[in-house]
Amino acid sequence: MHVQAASPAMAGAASATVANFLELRDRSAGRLPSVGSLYFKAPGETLFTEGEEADSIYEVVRGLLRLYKLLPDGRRQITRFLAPGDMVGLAPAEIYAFTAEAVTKVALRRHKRAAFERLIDEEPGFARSVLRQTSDELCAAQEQILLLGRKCAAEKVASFLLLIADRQGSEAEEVEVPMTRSDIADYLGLTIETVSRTLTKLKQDELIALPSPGRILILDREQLESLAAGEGAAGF
Amino acid sequence: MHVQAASPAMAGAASATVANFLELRDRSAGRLPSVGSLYFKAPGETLFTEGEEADSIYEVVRGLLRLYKLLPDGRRQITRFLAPGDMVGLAPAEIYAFTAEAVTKVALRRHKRAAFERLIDEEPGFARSVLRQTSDELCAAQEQILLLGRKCAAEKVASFLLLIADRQGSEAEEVEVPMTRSDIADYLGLTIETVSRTLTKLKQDELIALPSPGRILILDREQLESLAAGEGAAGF
DNA sequence: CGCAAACTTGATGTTGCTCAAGCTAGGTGG
DNA sequence: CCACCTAGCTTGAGCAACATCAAGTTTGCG
Repeated sequence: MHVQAASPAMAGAASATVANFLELRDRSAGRLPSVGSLYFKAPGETLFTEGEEADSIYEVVRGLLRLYKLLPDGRRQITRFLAPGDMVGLAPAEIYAFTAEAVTKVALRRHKRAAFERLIDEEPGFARSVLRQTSDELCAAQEQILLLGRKCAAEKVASFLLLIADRQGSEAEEVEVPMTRSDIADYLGLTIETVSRTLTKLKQDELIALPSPGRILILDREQLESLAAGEGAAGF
Repeated sequence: MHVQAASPAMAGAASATVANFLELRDRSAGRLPSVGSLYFKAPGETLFTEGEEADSIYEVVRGLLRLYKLLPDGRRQITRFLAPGDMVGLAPAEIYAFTAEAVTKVALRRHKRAAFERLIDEEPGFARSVLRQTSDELCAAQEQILLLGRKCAAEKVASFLLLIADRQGSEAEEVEVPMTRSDIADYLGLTIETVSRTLTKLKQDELIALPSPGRILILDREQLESLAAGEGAAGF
């Protein structure tokens, strides 16, 4: 169960990765596990590009990935960050709808799409597990749509902080932020400057502390949550 | 194949609805088709509410539905409009993540979640079909995220017009707009006034014509597409 | 230690929002 | 059949939030 360990705090989500299922199947068939070996990407390196043929499925084992779409003039929108346990390319699409890049050094497992599709048909539980993961993604995307369409800058930043805080140790109020301000801005539909100013404001109001960029301390989680939920934007 | 007919222009998407699969299964088992009968909702009526227990799956047969999320102070974000052939509640979630309301008079088919889950396990092609639909939704959601985060008002409105135009007759340049300006605004992350002003601007520039609200004519599809894609925002 | 990339802060600008009228159209009742 | 009434739409004026432009400052790496 070495792969399972890579997925730290994925809530109640069935962390049934491709690797897990492959291993399971092979084991029950008396074969040696055929899970691919790890491979690595350095920060900034591209995994695949929007429009490319989608022939692989990736599984993040360590590090952080960003998925984004570009407009012709260079405007960028990050749709999602991928942490260990997450997967990309599940969609039975022929072409990637976004670009995937390493934010930090990343360890990955790559699976051929064909093997994946076979697994869907052969392993009864697998299709269900993939469906659940895709649905969870969809749900997160809808939350992101609400954020982008209707929340103000402070609410966006607060939501973001809680999101990555929850993804790390549950109650650890010290959050690691491996992504740059530019990444955060492009995720929240803001500019770098607005993100920076908003963080400064949250610091002044003593909702958070900023020991260093790349590290954020949540001081008043309650107020931050109320802000993120869109309750207490008064004063912002 | 009466259900199929309800789905007019769904591109290449496998329009494998629950009804279709139920009918197939029953037929092959020599039973009478057990697809539920149609039922109706008047404009403005609610199908289900965010937070409610998700025990049903709905299939739009006729009319238009809106799905939305609310913030505590009433800000609304419409995440999606559902047209004939579309389905809601596919996600294996216990609770609806949004509210569903009728925009126009709507004809629906409702299926018990339990029957649906059985179908996933029993009918081999069904899980795959559902997965594809969910993935398509996810892809659309990501497009919406790009729109909300990085497009200006004119680009948003242009994208919206093309989206609903493509959903109707492919090359019919007269588009029916059953939703109000308020719906459009809440879908695009704008206000009613901005939507109205932007439409007027597009009319003045002769990209569209507005015979009446509720009816829009696309005059210059090429320019509209370039605007929607984020190429020619110059002048807007 | 020096350099480049990332971050912060300030001054100014612009897009889209808010508030406030009018306008239009469709439905209802006289 | 027409007049009214209301919901929805359009238009205008002023404003606020966030973007842009422009320095400075910090940080981390070679």
